[in-house]
Amino acid sequence: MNAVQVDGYRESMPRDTLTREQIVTAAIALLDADGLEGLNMRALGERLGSAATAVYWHVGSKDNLIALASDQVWHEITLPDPDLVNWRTAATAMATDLYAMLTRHPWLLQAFGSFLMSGPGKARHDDHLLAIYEAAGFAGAAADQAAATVFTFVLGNALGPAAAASLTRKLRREDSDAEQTIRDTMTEARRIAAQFPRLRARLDTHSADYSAAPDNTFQFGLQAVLDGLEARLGAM
Amino acid sequence: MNAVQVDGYRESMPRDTLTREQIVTAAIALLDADGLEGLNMRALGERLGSAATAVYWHVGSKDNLIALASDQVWHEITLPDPDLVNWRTAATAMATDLYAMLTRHPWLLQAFGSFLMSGPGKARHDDHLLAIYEAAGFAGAAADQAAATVFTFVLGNALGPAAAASLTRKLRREDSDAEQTIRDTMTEARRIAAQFPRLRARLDTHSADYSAAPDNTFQFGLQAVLDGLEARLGAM
DNA sequence: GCAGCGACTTGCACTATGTTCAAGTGAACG
DNA sequence: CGTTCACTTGAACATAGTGCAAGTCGCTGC
Repeated sequence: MNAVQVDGYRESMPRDTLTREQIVTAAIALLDADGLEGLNMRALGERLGSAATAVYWHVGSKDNLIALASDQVWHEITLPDPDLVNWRTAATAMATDLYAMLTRHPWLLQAFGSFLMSGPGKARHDDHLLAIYEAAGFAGAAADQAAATVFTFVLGNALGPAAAASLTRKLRREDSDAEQTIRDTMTEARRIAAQFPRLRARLDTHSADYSAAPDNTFQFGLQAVLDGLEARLGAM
Repeated sequence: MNAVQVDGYRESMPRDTLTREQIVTAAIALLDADGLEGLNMRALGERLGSAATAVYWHVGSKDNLIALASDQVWHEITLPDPDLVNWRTAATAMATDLYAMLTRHPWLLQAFGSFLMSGPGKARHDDHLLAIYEAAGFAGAAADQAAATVFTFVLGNALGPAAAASLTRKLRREDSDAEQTIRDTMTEARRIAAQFPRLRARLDTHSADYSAAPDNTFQFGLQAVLDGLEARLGAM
């Protein structure tokens, strides 16, 4: 930024220009805070201390900026040693880490629905995922299928929490009385659930919204999936 | 609609007003054709033969309309007999049907990321899903976890094809030369993949985009997941 | 040291789109 | 025949992505 807001006027500084990295970092921060629909170029420009349109010179378009941000966050995933004695340890670590990342950045799954992400960050992840399943003993196409099975399972699991987080942010942004709206929505959900026998039976046991889905459902499912894959491994 | 477009002029008819059902049906058609971002109220109004703003009286807002459409499509899923001798048959049927529905309506997963869908249509589905896993022998919370495991697996699997479909529609809408852009994107994806050993090894085997993910990956994964669950069933 | 060039920034303005609102319009009912 | 209520309409406003032409800054070659 070549100017800083100080008490309402701009003080000139030795010029240092925006960088793409800086912009992507700021975009991710805004996305985390306000969700995909909450990101707008004018707010981003303000955060960066420059005009909204300056960003365009560096990233071309908002869509491209989102693509860049969407790829960047894949670098947050740590890659476990693929040659552990127990491949399930590595597989579980990567799946859990991915789940956590997707929960940290709920907008990523929204972006995934709209843009195809295939940058270096995701490639780095995908490649290492394959390493783990190949080291486990899955050969050729079987490694792809095993990796895809766990990967898609994790994506699907993160969808619920991500949707809940996005909804919350959206309401807080648009709705003057977000808490009341959320309460109303949950009441309505319970009213609907009450009309179906098995859902009704669960109304008292656990609350009806996704954000309350207990974390152990993910771990339960993940271990079941890995069991199913391990059985196939024995048959190879 | 109270008027019909005939050769460019409007012919008045005995008044029949818009219905919410009509609007939702038209919205689903537009969403299927143009994707979530392609739906706009003016186009919807035009398709319905009325002013864009007439829709608001019936559905309140675009968000609400999307929520209505998002719930409606769940009714397309057929509910298999939960008391089949082999529970896996019913479970597989429902999962496969859901996968097909999500592929037919790629915008649904996008909407799922932005809005929480919990209408009667999804409740009907969820309730029946529980019926199947309870009939299979999963008791109490185990039925929820088993159902959620398969359900989220299917969601995650549909995400790839849905993203590809959305992207294609988006490009066709915005880009004058969509085919070229798609080709460029795939070339770029291959360039990136070439920098990672395991992805590079696969470059010639199968193409790098999601739409080409073979259908058998879904079936492979689904059966693996069901295997993992069945093993738990034996231990109950 | 200065002219010019290229890298970046800016404000303006255009466009598309969700939405509000006040005014209408038609059908049914008393 | 008039009132009412259910709907429809067109104009208008706000927001947000983005193209464009005109800057501004620093470096480079003369």
